[in-house]
Amino acid sequence: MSPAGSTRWCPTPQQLMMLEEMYRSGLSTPNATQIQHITSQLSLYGKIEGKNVFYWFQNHKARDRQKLRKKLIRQLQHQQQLYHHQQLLHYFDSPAFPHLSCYNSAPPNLLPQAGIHDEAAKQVMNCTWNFDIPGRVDKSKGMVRTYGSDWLMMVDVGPPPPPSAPSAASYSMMSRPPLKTLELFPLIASNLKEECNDNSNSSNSLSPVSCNVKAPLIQPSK
Amino acid sequence: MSPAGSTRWCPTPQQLMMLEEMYRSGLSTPNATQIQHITSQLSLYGKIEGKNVFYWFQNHKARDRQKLRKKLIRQLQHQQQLYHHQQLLHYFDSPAFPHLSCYNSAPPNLLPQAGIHDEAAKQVMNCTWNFDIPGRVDKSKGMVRTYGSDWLMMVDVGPPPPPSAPSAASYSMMSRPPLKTLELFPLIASNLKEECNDNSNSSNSLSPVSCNVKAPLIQPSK
DNA sequence: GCAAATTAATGATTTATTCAAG
DNA sequence: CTTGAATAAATCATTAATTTGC
Repeated sequence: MSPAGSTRWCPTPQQLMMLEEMYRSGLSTPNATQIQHITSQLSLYGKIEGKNVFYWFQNHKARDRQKLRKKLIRQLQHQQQLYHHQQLLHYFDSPAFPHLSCYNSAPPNLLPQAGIHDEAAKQVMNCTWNFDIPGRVDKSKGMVRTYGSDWLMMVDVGPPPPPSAPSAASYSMMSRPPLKTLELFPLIASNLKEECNDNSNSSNSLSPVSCNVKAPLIQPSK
Repeated sequence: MSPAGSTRWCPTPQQLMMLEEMYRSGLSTPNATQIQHITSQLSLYGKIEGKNVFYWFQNHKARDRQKLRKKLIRQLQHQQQLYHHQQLLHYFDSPAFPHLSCYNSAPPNLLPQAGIHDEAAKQVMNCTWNFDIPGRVDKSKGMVRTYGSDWLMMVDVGPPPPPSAPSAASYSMMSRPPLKTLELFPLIASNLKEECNDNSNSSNSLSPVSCNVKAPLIQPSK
């Protein structure tokens, strides 16, 4: 880290934290005086000069704005999808875990719950690992939360109009409903350049539109 | 382990491993649908319900972050201590930084570098953050720009009319000009708390000594 | 060895914070 | 500016590890 011969500034953790704190506190474009002040302060924690501070704020602000734009755009795509979605009248469900294949092949002796810290289990596990998880975080909506002492599952359910989709799309977490494998809806390509393809397709894929059905859960008591 | 009459979920080794694998794979905040799927899958290996999965991710994520923060802070304290050693050589004890006062008053036992998770450090930290920043963006002018390969700082100095303010209001950032005391802005609270003192005093029991000021409001609750 | 006593982990709740919609 | 949804942080509470005196 910041070797003596390094050509560029390498902020120490303290410096970073302090800069971030300042930024969060509302300072985004420090003037010369402020920069100077800050520089002096931060120099207590490591080598630093004014331009570093200057650039840092410049960059940070820019990247923040960029993030915002991205978010906005995702939002737009979202809406777009929703629209499509409604016509398709398919309520989604994440394809979440289509894999899992090897579970069924797990040796029966593993099934019974028991707190055995069984070494051998490890091997079996290796097989088990093959789920894949949506590449790096799936932010699709659908919430689970407590509601008083009950548990709620909030699931997006297709469009309200078509009654075909049963409102029973929400149910108690306590019961173990049979899983359905639902199909995924197509991703809508947008013509928004850049900023769109973080490939994460993160925050959407599910439509928030519809009615959020809250299902009061049966409490197992305690 | 996980006796029948147990009040709380006790994950089987398999369940744990699978959860961890998912987490490592990037899933940190499963939505309702995902929770459901996971729950169903894991129920093959032992009793489990949705909320357990929900909580597990919640906690795991939080504690991961916590570990990170702690690490950072230890690191910080370390560096800080080092720096004190190296450059307590004033040159910053100019009246320009009255708010740095706490450095100078830091108890000597903090100075020696050592990985002591000293309780007192917390205060130092808190104090450290006390720069103040203009409450929500300061629009005062003053620019910093490159000038050739040098950096210039243009500062507004007082009102133009009173010629008392020298015109030499701009100078290179490279040299460390005498600092002026700038107006301080209102205090910004930092949210960096705790975590410095592992001292724990965790759940119950005693540990009276530490002067951790925390309103021990006795919660009747429930 | 082994069980009471302590301590550390971690599941479960509650409270605070953030962020965007109205 | 207010409000509600979502999330993160803080806290409580129980279980597992471990230490300790016998």
